[in-house]
Amino acid sequence: MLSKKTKYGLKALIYLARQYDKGPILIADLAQEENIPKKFLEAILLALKNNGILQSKKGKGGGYYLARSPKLITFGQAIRIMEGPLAPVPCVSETSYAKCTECGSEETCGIRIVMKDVREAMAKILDGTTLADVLEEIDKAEETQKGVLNFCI
Amino acid sequence: MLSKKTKYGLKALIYLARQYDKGPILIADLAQEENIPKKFLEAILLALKNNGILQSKKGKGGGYYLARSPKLITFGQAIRIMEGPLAPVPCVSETSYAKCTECGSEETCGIRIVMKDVREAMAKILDGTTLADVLEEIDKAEETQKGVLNFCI
DNA sequence: ATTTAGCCTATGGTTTTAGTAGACTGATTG
DNA sequence: CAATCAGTCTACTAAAACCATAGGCTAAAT
Repeated sequence: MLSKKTKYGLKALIYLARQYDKGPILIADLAQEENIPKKFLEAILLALKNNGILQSKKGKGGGYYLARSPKLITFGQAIRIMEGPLAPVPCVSETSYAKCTECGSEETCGIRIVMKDVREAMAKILDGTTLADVLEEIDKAEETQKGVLNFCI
Repeated sequence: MLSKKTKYGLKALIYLARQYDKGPILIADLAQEENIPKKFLEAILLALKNNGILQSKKGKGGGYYLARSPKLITFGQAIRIMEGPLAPVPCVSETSYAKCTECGSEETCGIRIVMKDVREAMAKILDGTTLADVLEEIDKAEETQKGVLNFCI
C-alpha cells in the first residue's frame, strides 16, 4: 500500500502538471486545494525538488513548479523518491539492488523468480506513465462521467 | 517491499510444498532449515493455518503440512494473508475494497486510474503462480546452474 | 528594510514490524 | 494413567517507520 506521503506527493505533482507554465504555485494553495497538511507537504515537495522533479522560487511570487515538461516526468520516478524502490525484494531492484539477507543462492530462489516478474510488470506501467498521460486519462474519464450525467438527466 | 514475515512465510510454504505427502513437518525443523526465528515462524504458520492454507497435527509425529495440493495454493493467496491486499490503494482492491480517504470522485482520480492497472498486473502474476509452479521453476533454474557449473569445470 | 515564501532542525505521537517468554492444550505412547 | 511431545494462546518489548507540527532561518522581491 502506498503511504500517505506518496499519495500526497502524486496529487501535488498532478496538480502542478495541470498548472504547468502558469508560473510557481504556493505550497499553501496546493495544500488547501488538495487537502494536504501544509507542513507535511513542504517536506514532500522539498524531497521531490532535491531529486530533480521540482524546482522552486523563494520570496514574493515564488512557489513550486515542475522541473521539466509533464511528458518527461513518470509515476515511477516520483514513487521511487517517496516510497523507495518498486521491487518487492531488494535482490530484483534495478535502481537499488541489494543482496537478500540469508537468501542462499540468488539464481534458484523461488521468491526471487516470481518477484522479478512482478517488479518488471510494475515498472513497465509506472515508468511508462507520465504526468501528461495521467492528465489526459483524467480528462477522458471526466468526459465519460459527464456523459453518464447527461444520460441520467 | 515484502516484510520479513511474508518472506519467511513464502519460504516455509515452498519448503512444505517440496515435502508434500511426506507427512507433518516440525516447526523446529523448518525454522532451522530455513533460518527463521522459531517463535516468529510459529505465529506465521498459525496465521496460514487459520486462513486455510495449512493444516497441523499436535503431539508426537505432529507438525505442519499443506492443506491441499501445491497446485492449488497460489502466491497471491499467501501474500494477502501475510501482507494484506495486493492493491497499492484500497480503492482498487478486489478482495478488500475501501474508499480512499478524501479522494474526491473515484472515477476521475489519476492515482486510482494508474494503480488499477498496477494491481491488475500484480494479481495476474501472483494469483497465477502456484507453489507447484514455483517448485518447477526452481528445479529448472537449478538445472541451468548445474550446466553453468559443468561448463566452468 | 520589510514582507513573502521556501528551507532547516527538532520533536512527538501512533502504528507496524520483528522478535521473545511462558503458560496452556491436545495427541501419542509406554 | 502419566510422561512427553508439539502446536496454541496471551502478553510483552524494542526498534523502526509513518504522519504530522512548531519555530526559527534564509533568499528574493518591492
